[in-house]
Parts: sequence; structure tokens; C-alpha cells
Amino acid sequence: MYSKQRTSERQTVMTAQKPKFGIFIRERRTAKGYSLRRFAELVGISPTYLSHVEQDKVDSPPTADRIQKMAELLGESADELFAMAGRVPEDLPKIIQSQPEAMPALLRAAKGLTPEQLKKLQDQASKMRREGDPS
Amino acid sequence: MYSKQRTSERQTVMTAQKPKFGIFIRERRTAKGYSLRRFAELVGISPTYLSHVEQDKVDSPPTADRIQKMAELLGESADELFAMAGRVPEDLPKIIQSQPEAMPALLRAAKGLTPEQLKKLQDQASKMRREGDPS
DNA sequence: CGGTTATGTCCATGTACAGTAAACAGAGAA
DNA sequence: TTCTCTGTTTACTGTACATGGACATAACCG
Repeated sequence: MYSKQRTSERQTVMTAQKPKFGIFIRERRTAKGYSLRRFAELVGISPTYLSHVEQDKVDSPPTADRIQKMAELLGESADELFAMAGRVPEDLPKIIQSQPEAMPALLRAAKGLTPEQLKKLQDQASKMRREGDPS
Repeated sequence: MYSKQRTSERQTVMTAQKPKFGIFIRERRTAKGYSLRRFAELVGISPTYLSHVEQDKVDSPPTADRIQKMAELLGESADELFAMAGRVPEDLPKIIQSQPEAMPALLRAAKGLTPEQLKKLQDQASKMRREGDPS
């Protein structure tokens, strides 16, 4: 009897997942005129699974690569879809791990800032990059 | 035959994982004078599993909460351990998802910057926060 | 020496997550 | 009616993240 033996408090890197995700996908898919089978085929998943996902009958949302594909097909922002699904965009983990101390520190400092403030930071980062390494 | 039926290209939000992780944990644990069983108990996992982890005999490293606990017990930076394990620190997904467009954009702009440059950005973020919302 | 105690390891097993296959029910067209 | 399209349900699969119990080895104690 080592741990608390968690029964269903599982979480990889995935927060709550709004029930919005499945509903949103279905809305956009039908708006685009895709049938469930056709869309599933294009995304590379089974119709069964897509049906489950759209009804929010799944414990966890699809993996990053499938969400990416959905975004492309629907003409939606992949990052928005990732957020709805409660997942982190595929490329971010590597960026964070490249600077294991500084990147998390930056994110925590940026927590709660407005989109406008974040945009300013982003611009400054881009500028730093253009100016090259000052060391 | 819908998908490519991936065989071992699985990845939740976890990149390669250096074989360093297990070795590092063992080195630090023994340096601290913990036995495998004692440390496993304190972390809240089985001795069996800890043994596997330290030998890098596991496919994926422990989950975020256990890595966090290890860091505390060993007096190591949790963020460093997360990076070694190929995981993202627990609190970051929520921060990212709170601004699904702006946070990923900031991270991508900050990609490749030096620790010094990142520190400057972090300081500016903290300053913005203290000055309150300018909207 | 012989028995206990502590070390780490191996093998079998369990449960959740991400997904599939096959069969099904309803609507519409021919 | 039958054919075909729609979406849905039930049961199953493989991998990830673990656990339990038995095991071998070495050290300690009388």
C-alpha cells in the first residue's frame, strides 16, 4: 500500500477539457459539409472514434497530431483547438525543455497578462532574436 | 484501414527522454542516503517501479506529480527533472491554455533565446504585472 | 556457523487511455 | 422494397503507468 492508489485522478498533460470540444468539431465539420465518415478518413481516425469524440463520450481527447489535422481541414486555429481539447500544442514541449529553468519562469511571470501585454513581450522577443546573441 | 496504425510513435506530451533521468535519480538518491524502498515509499510509488525507472527500463517516465515529489525530496529543481524526464511541468498547461493564441506565440518567439535574454523578458513580464492592466 | 534483515531485481498482473471493427437504426432516393 | 447514405452502440485491442510477490545477494548479530 504505497500510494494513495488514485482511481480516476489521472492526468498526463491535459487539463479539464471543456465539453465544448466535441460540439465545436461537429459544428464546424457539418458547416464544411463533411460527413462523419469522410472527415474521419481525412483525419486518419475511425468513424467510431470520431463519433465518440463529437459526443464527448471519450475520457481524453485525440492526440496532438490528430487535432492538428482537424484544424487544417476545418480552417481553424490549431492552438485554439488544442486549448479546447485541454492539450498542449505539439511543438511547445521541446521549446520549454530547451531552457528548463528560464522558459517555465517566463511563462509563470506572464501568467494573467492581457493579450496586448503578451503581444508586446512577443515583439520584444522577436526583436532580441533579430539582434542576435549579445553574450 | 484508416490510420497509419502507428506502432511505437506514441507521445502524450513527452519528448525523447534522455537516458540520463534514471541514472540521475539513482545518483542523487544514494547520495542522500535513501534506500530504494524508503525513497519509493516517500515518493508514493512501488519499489519495483522505482527500480525500473532508475534503470531506464520503462517506456515512459513517471507522471508529473511523482517527479515533483522526487524533486522535493532530493532538493533538486523540479523543472530540471521534468525536462530530463521529457515532461512539461504540471502548472504550465493551464497557463498556456488561458491564452491559447498569445502564449504559444510568445514561446515560439522566445525559442532559441539565451537564458540572459529570457531573464530580461521575464523581468518585463513581472513589471507589466505590477503596473496592472492598462486596458 | 545459521538466521534475520536490508539491499535491489525479475515476472506476472492490473487499470486507464487512445483507438478500432463490426453490426446496427433511421432517413431518403430509385 | 432495396440501396445507400447518415450517425451510433457494443465489444475489443495495444501501450503506458504502474503494483505485488517472490527472488538473489550481502551484511549484521548471536
